[in-house]
Amino acid sequence: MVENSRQEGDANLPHQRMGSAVYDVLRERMIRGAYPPGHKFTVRGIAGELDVSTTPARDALNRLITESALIFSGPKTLVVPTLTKAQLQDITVTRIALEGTAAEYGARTATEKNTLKLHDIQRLINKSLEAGRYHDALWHNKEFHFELYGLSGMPGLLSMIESLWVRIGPTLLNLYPEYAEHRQGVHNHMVAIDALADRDPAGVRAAIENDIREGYRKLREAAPVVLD
Amino acid sequence: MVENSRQEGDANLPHQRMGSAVYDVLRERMIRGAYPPGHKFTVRGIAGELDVSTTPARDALNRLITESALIFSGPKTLVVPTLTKAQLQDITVTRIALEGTAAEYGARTATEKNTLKLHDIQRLINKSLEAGRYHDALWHNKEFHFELYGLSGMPGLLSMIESLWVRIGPTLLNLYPEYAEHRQGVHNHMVAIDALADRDPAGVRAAIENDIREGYRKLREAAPVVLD
DNA sequence: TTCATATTTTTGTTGCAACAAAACTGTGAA
DNA sequence: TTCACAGTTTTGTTGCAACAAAAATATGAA
Repeated sequence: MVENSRQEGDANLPHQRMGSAVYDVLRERMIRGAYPPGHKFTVRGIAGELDVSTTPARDALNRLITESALIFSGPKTLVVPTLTKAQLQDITVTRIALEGTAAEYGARTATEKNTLKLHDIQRLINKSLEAGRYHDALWHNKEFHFELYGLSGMPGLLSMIESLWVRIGPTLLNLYPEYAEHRQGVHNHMVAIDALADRDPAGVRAAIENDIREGYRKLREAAPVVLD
Repeated sequence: MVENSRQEGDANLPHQRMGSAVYDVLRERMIRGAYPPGHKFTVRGIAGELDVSTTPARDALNRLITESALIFSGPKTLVVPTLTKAQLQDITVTRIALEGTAAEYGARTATEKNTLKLHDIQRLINKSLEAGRYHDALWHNKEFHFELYGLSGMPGLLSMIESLWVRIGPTLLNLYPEYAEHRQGVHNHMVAIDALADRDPAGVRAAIENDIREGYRKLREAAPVVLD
């Protein structure tokens, strides 16, 4: 009497598992800063928006919860966390450790072609910045970092770093436009590129660590005055 | 007409969410090395074993999949991964970056009481080793490391390290008994304790990094001869 | 207006049937 | 013994109803 199953197989991505597809969409949105801190999520809301049933929606949200990208602010209230200063520092320390390592290992195996590619991406960042398209700048910035880290050839390390970016994504838009004007980020990237060309892994690491630290200082100012 | 719901509310842990309870159980078992690499998991198997329905069992397995503690070896076959040498190196590099950092930050705020506590744990490790109870030794070893890392006061960093331990847990038992005889691990721990007493964070970090590296070298020998 | 309380709606979790597909088992040929 | 293949069983995923409890809303008192 109860006949259900697969009735909406049309508007779906050509993905293997639906839960993973939902997860990928949500994850990229978060990195892009589509959801501000405090944004509330509901299983049925996501299910309706992405045209899937509650199960894959719940699976995706569960994965986000597992990596602390989403937290329960109440027994039934799922939100994008507003990072306290302590949490921001926690994440930053972890980022420096992980991304510094990825940058250094990546630099060890980098070729000239890789350096050129990074230069290209940096050009895109500059253009976006000049045009005031901070959203694009942020995205190319992500490309720059992961292009470099990817050279390390360590997928496990990479995915942990990604997880960290999902967590700071919602807060990251706060960097602009103020930060963009100083262009410190641009400078650090150029130093990294130069060090890469010089085959100087330690130099690349230092530049990336600086980049993260300076971004952190800006972010910290915008952090909520909360007693964690 | 279909009446279901909560019919087994007796044999359950006093936990909030059942899925989390299952996850916690499975996670600790994995860290303890209860499941060897290659061990196969099924949703219904876990559900039956822990007396819950498929949903919380699936939730727990999904979380384990998210952190790569479990992987699909086929479209429907969930197993404890057998780490290749490349993966082992990936994890080790990440561990050194993360645990080195946690150890250093922890050392900065350590008190004498903390040092004493670590000493106590080390005594338990020694006893277990002497008695040939490698299983216990492994557990106290975990206590030692996390007691130290916990001093850093960074929960996010901690949970990422835990995730790494879940992944190496199944392989870790391979360390003993051969490794135990050399007692290099013991030596590194003692150096860490001494550095802690000397308020020398860099020294603590170096000792921990050494500990991880030496364990890695032993593990690597036992790694499968697989082309990753 | 502000705050407490009652009412209604919404929500996460759980349990389960259906389904297609994968994994497994047994059989027999070489 | 090894391998191929047919038949059987098991498996993960999905969709959904039921439920208790939380959240949102409405109501009324001060």
